[in-house]
Amino acid sequence: MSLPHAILTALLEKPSSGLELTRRFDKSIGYFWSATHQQIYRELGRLEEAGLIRALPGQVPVRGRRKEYEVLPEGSAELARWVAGSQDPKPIRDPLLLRVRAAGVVGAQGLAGELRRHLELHRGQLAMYEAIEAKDFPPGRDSEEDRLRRLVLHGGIGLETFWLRWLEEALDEVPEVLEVPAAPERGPAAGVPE
Amino acid sequence: MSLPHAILTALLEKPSSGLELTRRFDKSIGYFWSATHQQIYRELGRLEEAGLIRALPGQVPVRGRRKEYEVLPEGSAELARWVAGSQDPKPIRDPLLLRVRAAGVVGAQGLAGELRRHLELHRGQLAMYEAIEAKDFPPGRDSEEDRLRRLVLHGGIGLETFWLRWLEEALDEVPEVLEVPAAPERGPAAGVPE
DNA sequence: CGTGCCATGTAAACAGTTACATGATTAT
DNA sequence: ATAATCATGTAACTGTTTACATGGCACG
Repeated sequence: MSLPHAILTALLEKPSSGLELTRRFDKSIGYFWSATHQQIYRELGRLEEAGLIRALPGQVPVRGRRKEYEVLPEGSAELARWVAGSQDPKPIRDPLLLRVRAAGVVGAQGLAGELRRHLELHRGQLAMYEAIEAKDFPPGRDSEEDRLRRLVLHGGIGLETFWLRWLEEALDEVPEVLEVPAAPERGPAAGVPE
Repeated sequence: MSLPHAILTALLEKPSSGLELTRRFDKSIGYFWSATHQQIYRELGRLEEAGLIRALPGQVPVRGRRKEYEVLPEGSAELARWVAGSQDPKPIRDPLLLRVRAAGVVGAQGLAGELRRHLELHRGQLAMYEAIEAKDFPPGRDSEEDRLRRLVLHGGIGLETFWLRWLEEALDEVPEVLEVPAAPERGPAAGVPE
């Protein structure tokens, strides 16, 4: 149940229309909470219904016409309540780790290439986060809000750094088995029932 | 679409009944792909329907009676195909990071306690992974499958280690604002529109 | 006045979670 | 017999994704 709170946060930082929010969920907010425009429009409707946000007054509600929202006091209160709340960390659920485990039983054909591809993607992501830190958080700015935003950014940096290290270890361990188009020839070590 | 492949992997490692699978998804497999028994039973039905697994022959199909499954050649082939496939890493979506960002706009009441709680949980998780490594992966065992399983375990260890470091940084940054039961008094720095 | 883009939305399918229901087996 | 527990399943709901639909506006 975090999407409404992500939207409240984004709108408190800056009142916006649905499409603007969508763009921001492709950037800053989206670096730790992603959402598509369909999710966003639906949730905006619900939040307005619930009285937590409202369209900026003086806007005719016409489909296809831009509609800006702002957060009502009720919305701020709800967000503060949520921040003070509690939620267990969710267990890991990562397809790449699963893929490696599966490779242990059916062989690692085609896996090394995918690992290299992920390595490149994570390198790019890390570089982007570091560019953001250099640009948006020069030493000196130090308000409470700045410090918390930098902290979140460090979360992203730490995660990407973890993946880089792990992928490097993985590329040392995973054998280079090229994908063979024909019949699945298997060595005796990777034998599978039947 | 990873749950069926998680189940195929688990069944290839050892043919099992639904409940056995459920228990294994609370342990080894579950450390990187969690699933509830409802998901598992539903998916077992689909996989059987699709001809990728079958109930061990010689078992009368009665509700409430244990039913063991094994993977058919079709299932192994499908899993191998999936391992060789490709899938972009999913963007980060973490409620705790979002909470910190939200704290930047509505204040950090109640946050520090939650961070400490998470720190303890992650410490426990890391200790468990390290115990598993010491117990199940003594130096010497070194088959292909062992190496890949250890690699996955290192993923878990790396992730928990990241969270520990980040939470320690966070506790340095997040002020100790105790939760006040009454009206939401806010300092000027955390002011919110309206 | 038509084409392209901006902006808001609807619909359907899929995945995951929570709550509940029911039959079979075992121990007392 | 009955209670506890093992084991399999249904149903309803929530959240996410993908594909599609529609209206407004700017520009040639």
